[in-house]
Amino acid sequence: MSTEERPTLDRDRLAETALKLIDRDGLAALSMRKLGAELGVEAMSLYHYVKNKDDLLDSVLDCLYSEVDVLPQGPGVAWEPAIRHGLRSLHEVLLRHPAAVELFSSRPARSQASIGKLFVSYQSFAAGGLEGLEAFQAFRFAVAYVLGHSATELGVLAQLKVDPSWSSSSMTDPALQQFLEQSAKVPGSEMFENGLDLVMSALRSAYNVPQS
Amino acid sequence: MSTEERPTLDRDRLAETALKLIDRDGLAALSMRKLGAELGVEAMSLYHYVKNKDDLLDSVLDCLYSEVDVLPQGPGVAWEPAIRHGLRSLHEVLLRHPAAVELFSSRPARSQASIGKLFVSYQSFAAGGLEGLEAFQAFRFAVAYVLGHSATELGVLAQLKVDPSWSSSSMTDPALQQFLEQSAKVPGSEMFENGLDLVMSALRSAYNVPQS
DNA sequence: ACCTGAACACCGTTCAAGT
DNA sequence: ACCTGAACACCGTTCAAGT
Repeated sequence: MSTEERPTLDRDRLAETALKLIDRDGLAALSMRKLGAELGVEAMSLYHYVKNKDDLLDSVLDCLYSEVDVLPQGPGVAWEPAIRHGLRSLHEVLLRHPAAVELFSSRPARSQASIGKLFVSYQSFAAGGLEGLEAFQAFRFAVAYVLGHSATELGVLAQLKVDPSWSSSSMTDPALQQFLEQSAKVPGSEMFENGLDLVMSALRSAYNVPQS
Repeated sequence: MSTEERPTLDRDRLAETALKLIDRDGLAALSMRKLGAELGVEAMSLYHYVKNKDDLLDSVLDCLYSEVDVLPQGPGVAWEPAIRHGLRSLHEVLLRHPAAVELFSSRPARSQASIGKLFVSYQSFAAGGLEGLEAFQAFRFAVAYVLGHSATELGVLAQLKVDPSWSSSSMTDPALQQFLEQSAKVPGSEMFENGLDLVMSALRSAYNVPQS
């Protein structure tokens, strides 16, 4: 009751609130009903702003894209720092929102804003002297690295540990122990920067691109 | 009725059948009830073989790991071909099962078999002359590439297209058109191989590793 | 040991109805 | 135009009961 400030709904407000709930409780826990409750409205009202739940998730993805900061090409903007800046920003967004990797990995960009942002960041690669397909391959390689690195940080290679109940001889191998320890105590962002260096050097040497 | 061949259930059979349903109808469409029906049993019976749905998905992940073919290190096995073999196999599994990227990206390996497979493939990197943290970083970089590349193939960069309703001047930019066309008509596996070459050359030059 | 049925607290989505 | 309530066909999971 009373003056619950509810500054009129729109697609963006749904998206932001949904993302907030996803960050807090996980992607699987998001429901139209809970989102409605959070917005002080019945679930069915949401269908005025969003076609269905799938469309809602697309809007959340747009929200994530909008958080990525890319430097548009222009005079005084060197291509390599611009690329690094955009990739770092993407990495930060992916880590800030644990469900983001899942969303990026399963849904293509659909809105003008999101596709526009992809294009702007692609242009940094073209500015490096690469043309056409080469620029696209380089772009794709770089995005793949960031997405995949973030995925290993959150999934596959995260918190590996042997279950005490196994204890077959091969599982007490000291080399295995070392492998597991490394996966546990990774220096996080340092590893990301190392990989970023590898990406940039691979691009430079493969495509004969100027040093900066 | 009649002799419905139902060769007794176990965790693996649940996992395989669940994966079959996921491949056919998508991850979101999998339910305990449908899986039960597919196995000729009520949903509640499944809880004898699996702790809950989350545990079921872990078992599906194990199923995916088991499809990845890695070459154990040994005499006569050169490190670079071994690495390429494992990464290609992972890529194939990810493409064969559209929901696999999502599963790998969101769940760590948990079983002895899956962690063992990760370890075996990690050992190829150690065999290249890298030690300790360097080997782990190289391994992680390579896995990140494959996972990320597959994700872009299925998500983010897949089927980008401008919606006719936009048509703001910036969206008819011929450079944007080219960008979108490239994302559409990628030569698929060729792009993967190019990226794999980039990964290997980055590793060789960063870690001063022998040519083969 | 393995399976079932009923039950509980949830889902997404439609539709006719309210203001 | 925006919101609601009831309804439908689903969910995951527990539990007591069957064989």
